[in-house]
Amino acid sequence: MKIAEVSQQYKISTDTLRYYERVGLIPTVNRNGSGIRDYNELDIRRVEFIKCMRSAGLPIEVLIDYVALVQQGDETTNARKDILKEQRELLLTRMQEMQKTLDILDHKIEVYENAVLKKEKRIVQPEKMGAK
Amino acid sequence: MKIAEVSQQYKISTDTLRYYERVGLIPTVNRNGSGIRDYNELDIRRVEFIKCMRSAGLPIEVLIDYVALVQQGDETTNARKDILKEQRELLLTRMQEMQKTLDILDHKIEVYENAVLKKEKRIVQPEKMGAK
DNA sequence: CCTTGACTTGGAGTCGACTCCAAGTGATAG
DNA sequence: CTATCACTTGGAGTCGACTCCAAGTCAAGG
Repeated sequence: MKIAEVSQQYKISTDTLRYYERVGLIPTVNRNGSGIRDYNELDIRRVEFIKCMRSAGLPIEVLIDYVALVQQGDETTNARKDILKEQRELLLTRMQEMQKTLDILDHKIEVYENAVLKKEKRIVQPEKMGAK
Repeated sequence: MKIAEVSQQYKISTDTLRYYERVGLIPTVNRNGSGIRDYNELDIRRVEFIKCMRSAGLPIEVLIDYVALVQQGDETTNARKDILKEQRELLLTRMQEMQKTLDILDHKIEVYENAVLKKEKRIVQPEKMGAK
């Protein structure tokens, strides 16, 4: 699979794909005879994984460390697990923060909605103005 | 309330507080006789609001637009509501992405945990090796 | 044979959001 | 009176994560 196809399929720019490769996020992809990248299934799975992790805000650096450990083989499973556990906690915390913000947004939107309703009432039934 | 106190109380650096003010995120805070910021209750509420929204990833620019509308008075409630609604949707989408990622992390962590367990079993009861 | 177009590389530029810095002011303590 | 300290300003620098660019290579079509 060539870079343009991967880019299209996963909605990641070719620049970003190459960038991920040069910083070590995707271990060097094989080139065909004329030097052109040919993503294999493993590469694709990595792209998918990275995309998912990045979409949740995991920092590139952490992911670089993680895939480096994967490259080092079975001895590193514990270290990898620790990284994932830590990131899991951070992610959960961020999600809780976001839930709080969501609640506040919902509350504010409701207040605005009510304000608009009241305003419309005043226009439709102006005789009720001044009523508590 | 002086800037250092606000900074301490809300864990936002004084630099960031001043930065928020100059980009128009917090409408100009009053100064005392000798030019020093004195945050009033409204300012504080704004700081709190900004902190909350920023912690959920709402972009500074959007917040600038929003507080500008607030400054313009009652005519802008609808526009403000629209901004909040849009950001609410974006936030929800991000949270759903994160939930997916969280699930995958949990799954991977479990897999690693099982791998470690199996390894330990092999050490504790080596006679069971090869059993399906 | 020449052009087109998708690819290659290394390096520079951009963007959002801070963060740091130098130079200056003003109140208080010694 | 001077030193300290928290503050002020405008502007420059940094960081993470891309994003863009110039110059070059190669295969295929006309």
